[in-house]
Amino acid sequence: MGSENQKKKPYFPERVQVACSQCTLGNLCLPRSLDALETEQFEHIVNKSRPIQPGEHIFRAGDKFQSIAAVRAGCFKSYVIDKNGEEQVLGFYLPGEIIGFDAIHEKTHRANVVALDTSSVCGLSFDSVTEMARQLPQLQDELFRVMSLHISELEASAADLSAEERIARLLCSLSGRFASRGYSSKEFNLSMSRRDIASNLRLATETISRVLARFQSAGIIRVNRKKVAILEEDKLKELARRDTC
Amino acid sequence: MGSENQKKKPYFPERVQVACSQCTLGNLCLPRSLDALETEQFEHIVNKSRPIQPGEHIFRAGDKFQSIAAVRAGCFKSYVIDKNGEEQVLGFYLPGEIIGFDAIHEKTHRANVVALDTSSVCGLSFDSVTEMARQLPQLQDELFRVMSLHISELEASAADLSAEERIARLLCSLSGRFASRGYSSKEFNLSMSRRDIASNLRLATETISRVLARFQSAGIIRVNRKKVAILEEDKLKELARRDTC
DNA sequence: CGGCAAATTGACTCCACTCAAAGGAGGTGG
DNA sequence: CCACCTCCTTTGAGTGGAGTCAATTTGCCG
Repeated sequence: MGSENQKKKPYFPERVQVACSQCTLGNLCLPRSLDALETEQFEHIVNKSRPIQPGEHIFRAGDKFQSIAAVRAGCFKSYVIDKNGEEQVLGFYLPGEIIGFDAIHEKTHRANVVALDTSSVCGLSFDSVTEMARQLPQLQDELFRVMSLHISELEASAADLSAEERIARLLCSLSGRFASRGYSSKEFNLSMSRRDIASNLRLATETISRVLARFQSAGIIRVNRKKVAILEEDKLKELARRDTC
Repeated sequence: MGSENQKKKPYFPERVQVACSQCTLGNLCLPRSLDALETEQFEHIVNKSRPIQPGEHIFRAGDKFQSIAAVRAGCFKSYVIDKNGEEQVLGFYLPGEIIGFDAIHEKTHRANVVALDTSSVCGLSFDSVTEMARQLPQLQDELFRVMSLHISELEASAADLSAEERIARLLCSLSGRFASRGYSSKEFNLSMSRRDIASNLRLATETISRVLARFQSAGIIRVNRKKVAILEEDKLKELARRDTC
């Protein structure tokens, strides 16, 4: 966090136009259900950021809400600082996922959002997006869809689960999200620290270590530092599922 | 739950038109930022339900998603059943609050929603709402605003809190919501059972009893069965606040 | 009045936390 | 290139807050 403490400045400084039609995320991101013509229209409101270094923030709690951001590459976490000065990790964001929906109602960002890897995002003026959504029903639908998904996921994460269930779920979630982004679902990198995972899952850092070690000695995963390999997907899913039915 | 197990039927059977302009919830509900003319337009897509008895469901997990519902009177809870057959209470809804946002993305209700008191709702075809939202920017804004608020609240409830903090928060939340609906913020009814509260807060039923008793003997609240009086609002807020800042 | 579910209270248990310490990994500067 | 520092992670030992189990009380409704 130290390297970029100097300033809260409005982001997306470069206004680089971006071709969504060329983007590998096409079918994961907001314009996924737009046709070629509509996509071109959409591109006019998208600003690609310069590369963002690990530890660099794209939103700060208290910032005026103007834009949402679509992750283009890398990984972000969002977090708040509670009254005890403790960091609370709210979530992790992978390419194609949209950041900032929690800021709409107060017109102010409540969360800090920081890159965990070298990353880039597409900035979208929320006013422009909503205006365009009035012209493009598909885009409006997609916005509601993504927000609804976000609500569902938060509801699901509110469940009362054991440490093992929580961690298994996170691994399954990441695995699935990597898969739909064309990466391996079996072997991937945990961009976030144990501490971040712990905070996000409301567990202690030590518990993350211990449970990962337990999963490993049970032959379910192989884990070394940030590298994780899922060896027994079925068993992991079994541990994860206290699903709703 | 027993009395109405007979059928999953599409709801809002009566198609009673409703005058939002006359509704006491006017400034809490979806049409809050519409002008007189727009409100009249909006009324055409609203269907008022007949009275709903305690224990009666308005949505069931698995139901096709067609409508969202605005609580008109009473109180609802939403819940899912997990793999162990345990009920997980996701949230409580008071008049003016909107139910069903978690169902949009899958076009299917994931949660069951049941009345806790004698209640009524306004049914809103989601297609009609979104279509109208394209004509009425204020309505579109309001939809995004309410969904965003919902996301924020879920994020906040994900925090890692003690039993006392959780319960204090729920009491504060209810108190505030009653206040903005014109009811007393100092004295109100818990429509939901201890069991529901426990499930929603991820605590044991016994813990709810114990903590409420502790709050009472500390002079912070007076509680008798379903009636709660907040005696020391400041102390309660103090207990509740491990706020984000 | 009687039967039943909800709520309360008490005793004991356990999972995850805290405290503490020891290994790594990576970065920096001499 | 190595020594050093710092942060992250892992492992161990003991504690505590909330859960579980069990029994009792209360309120509700026929």
